[in-house]
Amino acid sequence: MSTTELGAKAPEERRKRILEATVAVIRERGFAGTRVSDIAESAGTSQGLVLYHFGSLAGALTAALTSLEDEFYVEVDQQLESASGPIERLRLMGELGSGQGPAVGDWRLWLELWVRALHDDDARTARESLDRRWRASLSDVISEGVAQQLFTPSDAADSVVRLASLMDGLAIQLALDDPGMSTHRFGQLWLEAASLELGIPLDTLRG
Amino acid sequence: MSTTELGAKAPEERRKRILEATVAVIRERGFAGTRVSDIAESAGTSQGLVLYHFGSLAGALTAALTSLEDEFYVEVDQQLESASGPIERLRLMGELGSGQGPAVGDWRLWLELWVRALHDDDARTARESLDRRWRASLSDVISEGVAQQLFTPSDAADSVVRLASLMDGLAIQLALDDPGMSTHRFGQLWLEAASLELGIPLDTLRG
DNA sequence: CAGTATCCTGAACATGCGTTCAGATGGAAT
DNA sequence: ATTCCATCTGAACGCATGTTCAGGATACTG
Repeated sequence: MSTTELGAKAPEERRKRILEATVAVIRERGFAGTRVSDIAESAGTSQGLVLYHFGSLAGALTAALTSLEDEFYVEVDQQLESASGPIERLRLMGELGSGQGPAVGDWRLWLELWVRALHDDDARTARESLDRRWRASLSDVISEGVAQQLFTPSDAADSVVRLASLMDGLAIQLALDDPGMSTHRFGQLWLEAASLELGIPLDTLRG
Repeated sequence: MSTTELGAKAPEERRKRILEATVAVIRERGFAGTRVSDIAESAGTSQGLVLYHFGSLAGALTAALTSLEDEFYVEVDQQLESASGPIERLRLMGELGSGQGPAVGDWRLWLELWVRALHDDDARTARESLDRRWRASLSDVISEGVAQQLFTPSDAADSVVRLASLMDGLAIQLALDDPGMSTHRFGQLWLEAASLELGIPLDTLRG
Protein backbone atom coordinates (compact mmCIF):
# COMPACT_ATOMS: atom_id res chain seq x y z
CA MET A 1 0.00 0.00 0.00
CA SER A 2 1.25 3.44 -0.84
CA THR A 3 1.09 6.14 1.75
CA THR A 4 -0.92 8.33 -0.58
CA GLU A 5 -4.44 7.52 -1.61
CA LEU A 6 -4.30 9.56 -4.76
CA GLY A 7 -3.40 6.69 -7.02
CA ALA A 8 -1.00 6.71 -9.92
CA LYS A 9 -2.21 9.95 -11.41
CA ALA A 10 -1.32 12.19 -8.50
CA PRO A 11 0.97 14.51 -10.50
CA GLU A 12 -1.63 15.15 -13.16
CA GLU A 13 -4.27 15.73 -10.55
CA ARG A 14 -1.98 18.28 -9.05
CA ARG A 15 -1.38 19.92 -12.37
CA LYS A 16 -5.08 20.15 -12.98
CA ARG A 17 -5.64 21.66 -9.57
CA ILE A 18 -3.10 24.34 -10.34
CA LEU A 19 -4.76 25.05 -13.65
CA GLU A 20 -8.13 25.47 -12.00
CA ALA A 21 -6.60 27.61 -9.31
CA THR A 22 -5.06 29.81 -11.99
CA VAL A 23 -8.40 30.37 -13.63
CA ALA A 24 -9.94 31.14 -10.26
CA VAL A 25 -7.29 33.70 -9.44
CA ILE A 26 -7.54 35.36 -12.84
CA ARG A 27 -11.27 35.61 -12.28
CA GLU A 28 -10.65 37.39 -8.98
CA ARG A 29 -7.64 39.55 -9.67
CA GLY A 30 -7.41 39.74 -13.43
CA PHE A 31 -4.56 38.70 -15.68
CA ALA A 32 -2.43 41.64 -14.69
CA GLY A 33 -2.98 41.12 -10.97
CA THR A 34 -2.28 37.40 -10.83
CA ARG A 35 0.91 36.41 -9.01
CA VAL A 36 2.60 33.07 -8.78
CA SER A 37 2.09 33.10 -5.04
CA ASP A 38 -1.65 33.59 -5.50
CA ILE A 39 -1.88 30.56 -7.72
CA ALA A 40 0.21 28.47 -5.36
CA GLU A 41 -1.82 29.48 -2.34
CA SER A 42 -5.12 28.91 -4.10
CA ALA A 43 -3.97 25.47 -5.25
CA GLY A 44 -2.49 24.60 -1.88
CA THR A 45 1.01 24.00 -3.21
CA SER A 46 4.34 25.77 -3.41
CA GLN A 47 5.37 28.42 -5.88
CA GLY A 48 8.06 26.09 -7.07
CA LEU A 49 5.58 23.53 -8.28
CA VAL A 50 3.67 26.03 -10.34
CA LEU A 51 6.87 26.94 -12.14
CA TYR A 52 7.87 23.29 -12.37
CA HIS A 53 4.72 22.43 -14.28
CA PHE A 54 4.32 25.54 -16.39
CA GLY A 55 7.78 26.96 -16.65
CA SER A 56 6.83 30.51 -15.89
CA LEU A 57 3.95 32.66 -14.79
CA ALA A 58 3.20 33.51 -18.40
CA GLY A 59 3.14 29.80 -19.15
CA ALA A 60 0.58 29.20 -16.45
CA LEU A 61 -1.59 32.05 -17.69
CA THR A 62 -1.46 30.78 -21.25
CA ALA A 63 -2.26 27.26 -20.14
CA ALA A 64 -5.22 28.59 -18.21
CA LEU A 65 -6.32 30.36 -21.36
CA THR A 66 -6.42 27.28 -23.53
CA SER A 67 -8.01 25.29 -20.76
CA LEU A 68 -10.71 27.91 -20.65
CA GLU A 69 -11.12 27.69 -24.39
CA ASP A 70 -11.67 23.95 -24.21
CA GLU A 71 -14.23 24.23 -21.44
CA PHE A 72 -16.09 26.82 -23.44
CA TYR A 73 -16.33 24.68 -26.54
CA VAL A 74 -17.47 21.64 -24.65
CA GLU A 75 -20.09 23.46 -22.69
CA VAL A 76 -21.58 25.40 -25.58
CA ASP A 77 -21.82 22.39 -27.86
CA GLN A 78 -23.27 20.26 -25.12
CA GLN A 79 -25.90 22.85 -24.34
CA LEU A 80 -26.85 23.52 -27.92
CA GLU A 81 -27.34 19.84 -28.64
CA SER A 82 -29.83 19.61 -25.83
CA ALA A 83 -32.14 22.09 -27.54
CA SER A 84 -34.26 21.26 -30.54
CA GLY A 85 -35.27 23.66 -33.25
CA PRO A 86 -33.86 27.09 -34.10
CA ILE A 87 -36.25 29.04 -31.88
CA GLU A 88 -35.36 27.12 -28.80
CA ARG A 89 -31.68 27.22 -29.66
CA LEU A 90 -31.79 30.95 -30.08
CA ARG A 91 -33.47 31.30 -26.72
CA LEU A 92 -30.79 29.10 -25.24
CA MET A 93 -28.01 31.22 -26.62
CA GLY A 94 -29.57 34.22 -25.00
CA GLU A 95 -29.59 32.39 -21.71
CA LEU A 96 -26.03 31.18 -22.12
CA GLY A 97 -24.90 34.73 -22.71
CA SER A 98 -26.83 36.22 -19.87
CA GLY A 99 -25.54 33.56 -17.55
CA GLN A 100 -28.98 32.46 -16.50
CA GLY A 101 -28.52 28.90 -17.57
CA PRO A 102 -25.50 26.83 -16.60
CA ALA A 103 -23.06 29.63 -17.14
CA VAL A 104 -20.29 29.44 -19.68
CA GLY A 105 -18.28 31.45 -17.26
CA ASP A 106 -18.06 34.83 -15.77
CA TRP A 107 -18.15 37.64 -18.29
CA ARG A 108 -15.44 39.35 -16.33
CA LEU A 109 -13.06 36.74 -17.63
CA TRP A 110 -13.98 37.73 -21.14
CA LEU A 111 -13.24 41.37 -20.40
CA GLU A 112 -9.88 40.36 -19.05
CA LEU A 113 -9.24 38.29 -22.13
CA TRP A 114 -10.06 41.16 -24.45
CA VAL A 115 -7.64 43.50 -22.79
CA ARG A 116 -4.92 40.94 -22.58
CA ALA A 117 -5.46 40.35 -26.28
CA LEU A 118 -4.42 43.96 -26.82
CA HIS A 119 -0.91 43.16 -25.65
CA ASP A 120 -0.46 39.38 -25.78
CA ASP A 121 -0.52 37.27 -28.92
CA ASP A 122 -1.67 34.06 -27.30
CA ALA A 123 -4.63 35.87 -25.85
CA ARG A 124 -5.33 37.50 -29.18
CA THR A 125 -5.59 34.23 -31.06
CA ALA A 126 -7.50 32.58 -28.24
CA ARG A 127 -10.12 35.29 -28.17
CA GLU A 128 -10.35 35.37 -31.92
CA SER A 129 -10.99 31.67 -32.16
CA LEU A 130 -13.48 31.74 -29.30
CA ASP A 131 -15.35 34.52 -30.98
CA ARG A 132 -15.29 32.86 -34.35
CA ARG A 133 -16.60 29.67 -32.86
CA TRP A 134 -19.40 31.38 -31.01
CA ARG A 135 -20.45 33.31 -34.08
CA ALA A 136 -20.36 30.13 -36.11
CA SER A 137 -22.80 28.55 -33.69
CA LEU A 138 -25.06 31.55 -33.91
CA SER A 139 -24.76 31.49 -37.67
CA ASP A 140 -25.77 27.83 -37.75
CA VAL A 141 -28.84 28.48 -35.68
CA ILE A 142 -29.88 31.34 -37.91
CA SER A 143 -29.30 29.35 -41.09
CA GLU A 144 -31.45 26.62 -39.69
CA GLY A 145 -34.19 29.10 -38.93
CA VAL A 146 -33.97 30.60 -42.38
CA ALA A 147 -34.15 27.16 -43.97
CA GLN A 148 -37.32 26.45 -42.03
CA GLN A 149 -38.67 29.85 -43.03
CA LEU A 150 -38.97 30.87 -39.40
CA PHE A 151 -36.40 33.65 -39.67
CA THR A 152 -36.31 36.34 -42.33
CA PRO A 153 -33.19 38.44 -41.84
CA SER A 154 -32.46 40.97 -44.54
CA ASP A 155 -28.80 39.97 -44.34
CA ALA A 156 -28.01 36.92 -42.24
CA ALA A 157 -24.28 37.57 -41.99
CA ASP A 158 -24.82 41.10 -40.75
CA SER A 159 -27.36 39.91 -38.24
CA VAL A 160 -24.89 37.41 -36.86
CA VAL A 161 -22.26 40.07 -36.30
CA ARG A 162 -24.73 42.47 -34.76
CA LEU A 163 -26.32 39.95 -32.43
CA ALA A 164 -22.95 38.66 -31.31
CA SER A 165 -21.64 42.18 -30.80
CA LEU A 166 -24.73 43.24 -28.94
CA MET A 167 -24.18 40.37 -26.58
CA ASP A 168 -20.63 41.51 -25.93
CA GLY A 169 -21.79 45.04 -25.32
CA LEU A 170 -24.50 44.01 -22.91
CA ALA A 171 -22.00 41.72 -21.23
CA ILE A 172 -19.82 44.66 -20.34
CA GLN A 173 -22.58 46.20 -18.31
CA LEU A 174 -23.36 42.89 -16.72
CA ALA A 175 -19.74 42.30 -15.82
CA LEU A 176 -19.46 45.77 -14.32
CA ASP A 177 -22.71 45.51 -12.38
CA ASP A 178 -24.08 48.51 -14.15
CA PRO A 179 -27.20 49.72 -12.40
CA GLY A 180 -30.09 48.98 -14.71
CA MET A 181 -28.55 45.81 -16.08
CA SER A 182 -29.35 42.32 -14.87
CA THR A 183 -29.25 38.84 -16.27
CA HIS A 184 -32.98 39.03 -16.81
CA ARG A 185 -32.86 42.33 -18.66
CA PHE A 186 -29.87 41.09 -20.63
CA GLY A 187 -31.87 38.16 -21.93
CA GLN A 188 -34.89 40.32 -22.58
CA LEU A 189 -33.02 42.94 -24.56
CA TRP A 190 -31.12 40.42 -26.60
CA LEU A 191 -34.19 38.44 -27.57
CA GLU A 192 -35.97 41.59 -28.62
CA ALA A 193 -33.04 42.45 -30.83
CA ALA A 194 -33.13 38.97 -32.31
CA SER A 195 -36.83 39.43 -32.93
CA LEU A 196 -36.13 42.64 -34.83
CA GLU A 197 -33.15 41.30 -36.73
CA LEU A 198 -34.72 38.03 -37.77
CA GLY A 199 -38.32 39.10 -38.17
CA ILE A 200 -39.67 36.79 -35.51
CA PRO A 201 -42.79 37.78 -33.57
CA LEU A 202 -41.76 38.36 -29.97
CA ASP A 203 -44.45 36.06 -28.64
CA THR A 204 -43.05 33.20 -30.67
CA LEU A 205 -39.57 33.85 -29.41
CA ARG A 206 -40.58 34.20 -25.79
CA GLY A 207 -42.68 31.08 -26.01
CA MET B 1 13.60 89.15 -18.40
CA SER B 2 13.51 85.59 -17.20
CA THR B 3 15.87 83.05 -18.67
CA THR B 4 12.98 80.83 -19.70
CA GLU B 5 10.59 81.73 -22.46
CA LEU B 6 7.77 79.66 -21.08
CA GLY B 7 6.05 82.54 -19.36
CA ALA B 8 4.43 82.57 -15.96
CA LYS B 9 2.46 79.38 -16.37
CA ALA B 10 5.38 77.07 -16.89
CA PRO B 11 4.56 74.70 -13.99
CA GLU B 12 1.00 74.16 -15.16
CA GLU B 13 2.17 73.63 -18.69
CA ARG B 14 4.45 70.99 -17.33
CA ARG B 15 1.68 69.37 -15.39
CA LYS B 16 -0.49 69.28 -18.46
CA ARG B 17 2.29 67.73 -20.49
CA ILE B 18 2.63 64.99 -17.94
CA LEU B 19 -1.10 64.36 -18.01
CA GLU B 20 -1.10 64.04 -21.76
CA ALA B 21 1.92 61.81 -21.61
CA THR B 22 0.14 59.60 -19.11
CA VAL B 23 -2.82 59.19 -21.43
CA ALA B 24 -0.48 58.43 -24.29
CA VAL B 25 1.34 55.76 -22.32
CA ILE B 26 -1.87 54.16 -21.11
CA ARG B 27 -3.00 54.04 -24.72
CA GLU B 28 0.18 52.18 -25.63
CA ARG B 29 0.81 49.94 -22.67
CA GLY B 30 -2.48 49.78 -20.85
CA PHE B 31 -3.23 50.75 -17.27
CA ALA B 32 -1.52 47.72 -15.87
CA GLY B 33 1.61 48.20 -17.94
CA THR B 34 2.15 51.88 -17.30
CA ARG B 35 5.20 52.74 -15.21
CA VAL B 36 6.27 56.00 -13.70
CA SER B 37 9.41 55.95 -15.79
CA ASP B 38 7.34 55.58 -18.97
CA ILE B 39 5.34 58.66 -18.13
CA ALA B 40 8.42 60.64 -17.23
CA GLU B 41 10.22 59.65 -20.40
CA SER B 42 7.22 60.38 -22.58
CA ALA B 43 6.78 63.78 -20.97
CA GLY B 44 10.49 64.54 -21.09
CA THR B 45 10.84 65.04 -17.35
CA SER B 46 12.06 63.19 -14.30
CA GLN B 47 10.20 60.53 -12.37
CA GLY B 48 10.37 62.79 -9.36
CA LEU B 49 8.27 65.46 -11.02
CA VAL B 50 5.52 63.03 -11.91
CA LEU B 51 5.28 62.07 -8.27
CA TYR B 52 5.62 65.67 -7.18
CA HIS B 53 2.54 66.66 -9.15
CA PHE B 54 0.38 63.60 -8.66
CA GLY B 55 1.61 62.06 -5.45
CA SER B 56 1.78 58.53 -6.75
CA LEU B 57 1.45 56.46 -9.87
CA ALA B 58 -2.15 55.70 -8.99
CA GLY B 59 -2.75 59.42 -8.62
CA ALA B 60 -1.41 60.09 -12.09
CA LEU B 61 -3.54 57.34 -13.57
CA THR B 62 -6.66 58.64 -11.88
CA ALA B 63 -5.90 62.19 -12.98
CA ALA B 64 -5.49 60.94 -16.52
CA LEU B 65 -8.85 59.27 -16.18
CA THR B 66 -10.75 62.38 -15.24
CA SER B 67 -8.87 64.39 -17.82
CA LEU B 68 -10.03 61.87 -20.37
CA GLU B 69 -13.56 62.20 -19.12
CA ASP B 70 -13.51 65.95 -19.58
CA GLU B 71 -12.11 65.72 -23.09
CA PHE B 72 -14.80 63.26 -23.99
CA TYR B 73 -17.61 65.47 -22.79
CA VAL B 74 -16.28 68.51 -24.56
CA GLU B 75 -15.69 66.75 -27.83
CA VAL B 76 -19.02 64.96 -27.96
CA ASP B 77 -21.06 68.02 -27.10
CA GLN B 78 -19.12 70.14 -29.52
CA GLN B 79 -19.62 67.65 -32.32
CA LEU B 80 -23.30 67.10 -31.66
CA GLU B 81 -24.02 70.81 -31.69
CA SER B 82 -22.51 71.06 -35.13
CA ALA B 83 -25.14 68.74 -36.55
CA SER B 84 -28.72 69.74 -37.16
CA GLY B 85 -31.70 67.45 -36.96
CA PRO B 86 -32.01 63.98 -35.43
CA ILE B 87 -31.09 62.08 -38.57
CA GLU B 88 -27.84 63.88 -39.07
CA ARG B 89 -27.06 63.66 -35.36
CA LEU B 90 -27.62 59.94 -35.40
CA ARG B 91 -25.33 59.56 -38.36
CA LEU B 92 -22.75 61.63 -36.53
CA MET B 93 -22.89 59.42 -33.47
CA GLY B 94 -22.21 56.45 -35.66
CA GLU B 95 -19.17 58.19 -37.03
CA LEU B 96 -17.98 59.27 -33.63
CA GLY B 97 -18.18 55.69 -32.44
CA SER B 98 -16.48 54.19 -35.44
CA GLY B 99 -13.73 56.74 -35.17
CA GLN B 100 -14.20 58.00 -38.71
CA GLY B 101 -14.85 61.58 -37.77
CA PRO B 102 -12.64 63.48 -35.36
CA ALA B 103 -12.18 60.59 -33.03
CA VAL B 104 -13.28 60.69 -29.45
CA GLY B 105 -10.28 58.55 -28.75
CA ASP B 106 -9.00 55.13 -29.27
CA TRP B 107 -11.41 52.37 -28.35
CA ARG B 108 -8.52 50.51 -26.80
CA LEU B 109 -8.59 53.07 -24.04
CA TRP B 110 -12.19 52.15 -23.38
CA LEU B 111 -11.33 48.49 -23.14
CA GLU B 112 -8.62 49.35 -20.66
CA LEU B 113 -11.06 51.46 -18.69
CA TRP B 114 -13.62 48.69 -18.52
CA VAL B 115 -11.18 46.21 -17.12
CA ARG B 116 -9.70 48.66 -14.68
CA ALA B 117 -13.25 49.35 -13.55
CA LEU B 118 -13.43 45.72 -12.48
CA HIS B 119 -10.83 46.35 -9.81
CA ASP B 120 -10.63 50.10 -9.23
CA ASP B 121 -13.40 52.27 -7.89
CA ASP B 122 -12.32 55.51 -9.53
CA ALA B 123 -12.34 53.79 -12.87
CA ARG B 124 -15.71 52.25 -12.12
CA THR B 125 -17.39 55.57 -11.44
CA ALA B 126 -15.60 57.24 -14.34
CA ARG B 127 -16.76 54.67 -16.82
CA GLU B 128 -20.27 54.66 -15.41
CA SER B 129 -20.62 58.39 -15.76
CA LEU B 130 -19.09 58.34 -19.23
CA ASP B 131 -21.53 55.69 -20.28
CA ARG B 132 -24.47 57.45 -18.73
CA ARG B 133 -23.56 60.64 -20.46
CA TRP B 134 -23.16 59.01 -23.84
CA ARG B 135 -26.46 57.20 -23.51
CA ALA B 136 -28.13 60.44 -22.47
CA SER B 137 -26.93 62.06 -25.67
CA LEU B 138 -28.21 59.15 -27.69
CA SER B 139 -31.48 59.28 -25.80
CA ASP B 140 -31.84 62.99 -26.57
CA VAL B 141 -31.31 62.43 -30.25
CA ILE B 142 -33.88 59.67 -30.30
CA SER B 143 -36.43 61.71 -28.36
CA GLU B 144 -35.98 64.50 -30.82
CA GLY B 145 -36.57 62.12 -33.70
CA VAL B 146 -39.65 60.70 -32.06
CA ALA B 147 -41.04 64.19 -31.44
CA GLN B 148 -40.61 64.97 -35.11
CA GLN B 149 -42.21 61.65 -35.98
CA LEU B 150 -39.11 60.55 -37.84
CA PHE B 151 -38.35 57.67 -35.48
CA THR B 152 -40.83 55.06 -34.32
CA PRO B 153 -39.12 52.82 -31.79
CA SER B 154 -41.36 50.35 -30.03
CA ASP B 155 -39.57 51.17 -26.79
CA ALA B 156 -37.20 54.12 -26.92
CA ALA B 157 -35.40 53.31 -23.66
CA ASP B 158 -34.66 49.77 -24.78
CA SER B 159 -33.43 51.00 -28.14
CA VAL B 160 -31.03 53.36 -26.45
CA VAL B 161 -29.50 50.59 -24.38
CA ARG B 162 -29.27 48.26 -27.34
CA LEU B 163 -27.75 50.77 -29.70
CA ALA B 164 -25.23 51.89 -27.11
CA SER B 165 -24.34 48.31 -26.23
CA LEU B 166 -24.05 47.32 -29.86
CA MET B 167 -21.56 50.10 -30.31
CA ASP B 168 -19.49 48.81 -27.41
CA GLY B 169 -19.59 45.31 -28.79
CA LEU B 170 -18.54 46.39 -32.26
CA ALA B 171 -15.86 48.52 -30.67
CA ILE B 172 -14.23 45.47 -29.16
CA GLN B 173 -13.65 43.99 -32.56
CA LEU B 174 -12.40 47.28 -33.87
CA ALA B 175 -10.02 47.70 -30.96
CA LEU B 176 -8.69 44.19 -31.44
CA ASP B 177 -8.33 44.53 -35.20
CA ASP B 178 -10.64 41.63 -35.75
CA PRO B 179 -10.46 40.51 -39.36
CA GLY B 180 -13.74 41.44 -40.94
CA MET B 181 -14.18 44.57 -38.90
CA SER B 182 -13.28 48.07 -40.04
CA THR B 183 -14.36 51.57 -39.26
CA HIS B 184 -16.46 51.56 -42.38
CA ARG B 185 -18.20 48.31 -41.57
CA PHE B 186 -18.64 49.48 -37.99
CA GLY B 187 -20.58 52.52 -39.13
CA GLN B 188 -22.53 50.51 -41.67
CA LEU B 189 -23.63 47.86 -39.18
CA TRP B 190 -24.55 50.35 -36.54
CA LEU B 191 -26.66 52.50 -38.83
CA GLU B 192 -28.51 49.44 -40.08
CA ALA B 193 -29.28 48.52 -36.50
CA ALA B 194 -30.51 52.04 -35.85
CA SER B 195 -32.68 51.75 -38.92
CA LEU B 196 -34.22 48.56 -37.57
CA GLU B 197 -34.61 49.82 -34.03
CA LEU B 198 -36.08 53.18 -34.90
CA GLY B 199 -38.04 52.27 -37.99
CA ILE B 200 -36.12 54.57 -40.30
CA PRO B 201 -35.74 53.67 -43.97
CA LEU B 202 -32.09 52.96 -44.64
CA ASP B 203 -31.96 55.35 -47.56
CA THR B 204 -33.09 58.19 -45.35
CA LEU B 205 -30.45 57.36 -42.78
CA ARG B 206 -27.64 56.96 -45.24
CA GLY B 207 -28.60 60.22 -46.90
C1' DC C 1 19.44 92.40 -2.35
C1' DA C 2 17.93 88.84 0.94
C1' DG C 3 14.68 85.50 2.04
C1' DT C 4 11.30 82.17 1.07
C1' DA C 5 8.21 79.18 -1.29
C1' DT C 6 7.62 76.61 -5.39
C1' DC C 7 9.36 73.69 -8.81
C1' DC C 8 12.40 70.15 -10.26
C1' DT C 9 16.16 66.56 -10.41
C1' DG C 10 18.95 62.38 -9.70
C1' DA C 11 20.26 59.16 -6.60
C1' DA C 12 19.26 56.19 -2.88
C1' DC C 13 15.98 53.16 -0.65
C1' DA C 14 12.70 49.57 0.14
C1' DT C 15 10.05 46.00 -1.36
C1' DG C 16 7.43 42.85 -4.03
C1' DC C 17 7.80 39.31 -7.15
C1' DG C 18 9.43 36.00 -10.83
C1' DT C 19 12.81 32.74 -11.22
C1' DT C 20 16.59 29.59 -9.88
C1' DC C 21 18.42 25.97 -7.27
C1' DA C 22 20.02 22.54 -3.99
C1' DG C 23 18.15 19.13 -1.98
C1' DA C 24 14.08 16.07 0.16
C1' DT C 25 10.66 12.51 -0.94
C1' DG C 26 8.84 8.55 -2.95
C1' DG C 27 7.91 5.22 -6.29
C1' DA C 28 9.67 2.23 -10.20
C1' DA C 29 13.17 -0.42 -12.30
C1' DT C 30 17.14 -3.42 -12.06
C1' DA D 1 18.53 -3.18 -1.62
C1' DT D 2 20.30 0.21 -4.64
C1' DT D 3 19.80 3.33 -8.23
C1' DC D 4 17.35 6.51 -10.78
C1' DC D 5 14.03 9.65 -12.21
C1' DA D 6 9.98 12.39 -11.59
C1' DT D 7 7.85 15.27 -8.32
C1' DC D 8 7.90 18.73 -4.92
C1' DT D 9 9.55 22.18 -1.43
C1' DG D 10 11.53 26.30 0.80
C1' DA D 11 15.02 29.39 0.70
C1' DA D 12 17.88 32.48 -1.74
C1' DC D 13 18.77 35.52 -5.62
C1' DG D 14 18.28 39.35 -8.53
C1' DC D 15 15.74 42.55 -10.92
C1' DA D 16 12.26 45.92 -11.71
C1' DT D 17 9.80 49.61 -9.95
C1' DG D 18 7.22 52.87 -6.74
C1' DT D 19 8.51 56.08 -3.39
C1' DT D 20 11.43 59.09 -0.51
C1' DC D 21 14.71 62.55 0.07
C1' DA D 22 18.41 65.94 0.11
C1' DG D 23 19.47 69.49 -2.33
C1' DG D 24 19.72 72.66 -6.55
C1' DA D 25 17.38 76.00 -9.52
C1' DT D 26 13.92 79.37 -10.30
C1' DA D 27 10.65 82.74 -9.39
C1' DC D 28 8.05 85.61 -6.30
C1' DT D 29 8.10 89.02 -2.09
C1' DG D 30 9.45 92.55 1.07
